Amino acid sequence: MSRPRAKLTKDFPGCPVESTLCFLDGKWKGVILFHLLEGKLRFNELRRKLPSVTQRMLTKQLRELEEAGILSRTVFPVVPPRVDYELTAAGRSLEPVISALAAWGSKNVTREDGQTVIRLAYETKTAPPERDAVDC
Amino acid sequence: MSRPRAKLTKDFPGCPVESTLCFLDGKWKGVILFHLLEGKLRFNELRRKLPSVTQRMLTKQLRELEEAGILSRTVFPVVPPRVDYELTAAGRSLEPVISALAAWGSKNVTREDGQTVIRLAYETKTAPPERDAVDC
DNA sequence: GCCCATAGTGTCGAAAAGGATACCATGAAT
DNA sequence: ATTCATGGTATCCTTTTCGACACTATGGGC
Repeated sequence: MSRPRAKLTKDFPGCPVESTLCFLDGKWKGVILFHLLEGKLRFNELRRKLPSVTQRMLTKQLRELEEAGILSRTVFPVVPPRVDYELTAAGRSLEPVISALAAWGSKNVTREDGQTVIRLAYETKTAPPERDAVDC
Repeated sequence: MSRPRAKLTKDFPGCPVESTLCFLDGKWKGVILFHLLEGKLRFNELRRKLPSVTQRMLTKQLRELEEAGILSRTVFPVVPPRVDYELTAAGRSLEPVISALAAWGSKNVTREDGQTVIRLAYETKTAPPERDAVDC
């Protein structure tokens, strides 16, 4: 488009969906919250649950969640270091959201031929088994 | 949201939360689905609801959602062109997820000083009103 | 004196995502 | 003949994200 019309309407009414996604955004936040819903975890406990996340990344995601007020970080001044991560009240309030995400994923997502696809089990299909893929 | 969540499911076939986020990932997918839950929309109708999304981005997000099987794209061979976007059964099955996201966002997120923060209304706070910010 | 575990930090570079801008095709209305 | 609306593409460029890898501090046990 050649008309800079978008600039005129700079004001964008906040979408509550995006508002929430905003806090879940980041590569590992979903899984992190999923695990923390079951109770507090130390840094390396979490790490062992996410074998392919680099330490740097895990730290980064945790710091972002902490800054957002979703989890708390408790440092014990001992050696070797001990740091506990635990959901705050705000974090626990996300439980229905995480549950909804988990429920849909469990029911509808599967992996086929190296792709993540929607299972579409609920669809009364007659046509060939379409496998709508997404590149992840 | 964003980032090659691509490799994610490969690394974690088991996390249903990330599996779902995988499909919602992308800058505007949340809002798009939110609007489409209320019925089919033409390209420019959608665009008017998302004033700050560029046409290129909107097209891109829609194509990704289409490829994932979440929405359908119907082209009418008329002039000027008419293209309808509508949720598929798979897309409609996301309704509880979108609702959960929207509900949490409405209740807990607010904008202050240009930052998106968690309102924390449910927390019985005594301390100064901490505003945990996230840069989006 | 050396190694271990924990929980990090710092730097670099590749890759992906996102934004700005320009261009296209059609036919109807003016 | 020109303009308008629709629903796009094509480039180019900047920003953000992610991953690899190296490095750090501490105190206890051997």
